[in-house]
Amino acid sequence: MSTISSRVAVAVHVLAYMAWKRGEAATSERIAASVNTNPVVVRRIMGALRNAGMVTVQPGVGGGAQLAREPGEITLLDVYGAVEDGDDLFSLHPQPPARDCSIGGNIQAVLQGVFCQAERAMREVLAGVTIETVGREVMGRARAAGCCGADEADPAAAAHEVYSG
Amino acid sequence: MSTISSRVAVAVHVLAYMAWKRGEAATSERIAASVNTNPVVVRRIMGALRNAGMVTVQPGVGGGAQLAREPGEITLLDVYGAVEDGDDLFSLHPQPPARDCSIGGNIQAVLQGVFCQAERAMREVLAGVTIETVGREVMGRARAAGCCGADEADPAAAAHEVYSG
DNA sequence: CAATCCGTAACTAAACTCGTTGCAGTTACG
DNA sequence: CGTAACTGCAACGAGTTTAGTTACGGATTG
Repeated sequence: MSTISSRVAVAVHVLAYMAWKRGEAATSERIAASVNTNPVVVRRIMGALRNAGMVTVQPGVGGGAQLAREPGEITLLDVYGAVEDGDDLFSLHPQPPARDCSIGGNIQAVLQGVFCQAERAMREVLAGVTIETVGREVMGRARAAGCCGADEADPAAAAHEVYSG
Repeated sequence: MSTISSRVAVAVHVLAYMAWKRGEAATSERIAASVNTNPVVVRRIMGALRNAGMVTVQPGVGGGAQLAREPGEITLLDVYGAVEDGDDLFSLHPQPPARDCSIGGNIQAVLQGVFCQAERAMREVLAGVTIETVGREVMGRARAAGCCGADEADPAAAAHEVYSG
C-alpha cells in the first residue's frame, strides 16, 4: 500500500483530545475509547510523544498524560517526526544499481535530490498546522453538527467538557 | 518503515534508460542488469507503465519496450501514479474513531484536509520533473565523473551509446 | 521449428502494522 | 501496609506489502 502509517493520525487525535479535555484524566483507556483502539496502542504512541517532549506521563492512581507544550506550539510536523521513524519518504533501489552503467551509476543521486524536494514540500505543509489549528477545526465541526453544544472554542476553557464516547 | 516503495525509483530508472539508450533493444533482461534486479521485476513495472500509456512493448525475437511519449512529456508524477496504487499517502485511523465523541466524530474530516494538502504539495514537486530532466542530470553527472565520455546530452542522439553494465 | 522475448501466476522470505495478552513497576489512598 | 489504578514494555499473532525467484504459456522473428 505504501502509505504513511495511521500512527500520525492517531497521535494527532491523542494530542487534540488532551488539549480539549484537560479536565479529565487523560488515561490510555479513555483515549483509546475515543480513538477506538487498544490502550496499549495509545501508550506506544504516547511513549513516542513523551520521547519527543510533547507530553508528560504519570503512572499510578489518578495518573495519565499532560501536554508539555501549548497546543499552538506543536506542529503536525513535530508529530510526524515523533511517531514516524527517520527514514526518507521515498525508497531508492532495493539493491544498488549497476555502477558501471551511465544510468545506474548516477541515477540514485539525481533521484535523491528530487525525492528530497518532494518530501520537504510535504513537510512544510505539516509544519504550518498545529494541534490548536486541528482542535479548533474539529470543534467547529462539532458545533456545526449540533451534537456537542457544550464545547468551547478555547482549548484551555474546555476543561469541563464531559467525555461521551 | 512507512515509505513509498522503490517501484517509483525503478520505474524512473527504466524510463531514463529507454530514453537514453534508444539504439539497443530495451529488453527486460538488459534493463534488469542496469537496475540490478530480476527481469520479472522489470516486466511487472513495465506492465504498469504500459497500462499508463507511457511505453509500448513487443514480444518475440528482437522485441522489447519503447517509449510511447517524449521524455519531456513524462513527469515523475505520471510515473508515481502509474506504479503506486491509488491510496492516499497518509492513512487515517485503522478503525473509525468514536462517533459520539466531539474529537472522534470530527477529526478524520479535518485530518483528511490537512493530509490532502500535504500530499498535493508533494505531487506538485513530482509534476515539475520529467524523465528528460532526470536523464539530463544523470548524464551530466556521468560526464562529470569522467567515466562515460561518449554520452550525449540529447536523449535522441544517444542512440549509439553502448551499454556497459 | 527453434530461439527470443513478454505476461502472468505462484511461491518464498522479510518487514511492517496493528491488536492483544501478560507482567513488572509506580503512585494514591483508605 | 495493602489494594486499586495507572504506565512501560516485551512477546506474540494475523494480515498485508515488498521484492525476488521459478515456471510456463503465448507471441514474434527468421
